[in-house]
Amino acid sequence: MRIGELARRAGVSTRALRYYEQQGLITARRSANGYREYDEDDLRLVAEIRALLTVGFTLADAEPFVACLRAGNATGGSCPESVAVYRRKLTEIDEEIRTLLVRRAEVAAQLAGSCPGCPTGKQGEK
Amino acid sequence: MRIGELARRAGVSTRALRYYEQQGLITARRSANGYREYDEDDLRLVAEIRALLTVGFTLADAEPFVACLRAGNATGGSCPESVAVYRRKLTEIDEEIRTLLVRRAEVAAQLAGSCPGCPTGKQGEK
DNA sequence: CTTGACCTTGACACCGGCGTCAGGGATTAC
DNA sequence: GTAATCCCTGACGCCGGTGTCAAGGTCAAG
Repeated sequence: MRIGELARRAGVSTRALRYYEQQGLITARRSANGYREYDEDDLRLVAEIRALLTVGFTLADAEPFVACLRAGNATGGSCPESVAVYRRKLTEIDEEIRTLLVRRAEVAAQLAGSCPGCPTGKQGEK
Repeated sequence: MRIGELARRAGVSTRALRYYEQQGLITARRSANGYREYDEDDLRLVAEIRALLTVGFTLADAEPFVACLRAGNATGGSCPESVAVYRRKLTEIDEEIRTLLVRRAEVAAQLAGSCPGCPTGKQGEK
């Protein structure tokens, strides 16, 4: 399939696909007229990339997962490099959460000081 | 005082001070030679801006606080506009925390699937 | 032959808060 | 005089993942 079809099926823009290629995450055969040609495996790779991006991974983070899939593994997370990224991302996320919790407490304290009686509870907190 | 002294005392770069001015947060008198001149009140404003930036506010978020101080209030958070920003930031932070918690769970689940037995607990969690 | 839908590469725009360099002028000390 | 240290404005760079426009080539249908 060509880039337009892959884009539609993967739910991304053609711009994004070219960018992934430029970043070395996907490659494309070229037909005689210079058009990029993709197969079902490429769709799989793009789906993996999208899934990772939506949970906050960067394209660089996604690289081991793509390589893992290309190596024939059932999932992109099956390789030790991918597992290492998972763990790093977990610690990064935890760090961000801690930072936000501290900030939240600071802002809530400031609000309480400036506006006694103002509610400062988290939404959805019982 | 001139910009270099204010920068040193406030712990920011001169570039940052010019940027705050460009964004309309602070203003400066000009001496005959065109140099910016600041006073102690300006130092106070910059301190307020820095405090807000470090808890994740943008310069736009900081604007009501600066205005509040300039209006003669004891703290930048004493005005209703500032309180509104406090509350908005609290909901934004809460939203970010929720997003991160969801992501964390997703990543942890993926890791658990790819690497049975791998620890996925939050650091510092008992 | 022409229209239209597809494809190509290249490059600027965005967001935020600056860092940093270029190319000057001002002031003070020696 | 001149060196050192300050100041000025203007403008590009950064980061990440695109959106979007420019200016063209390709191909099938009518």
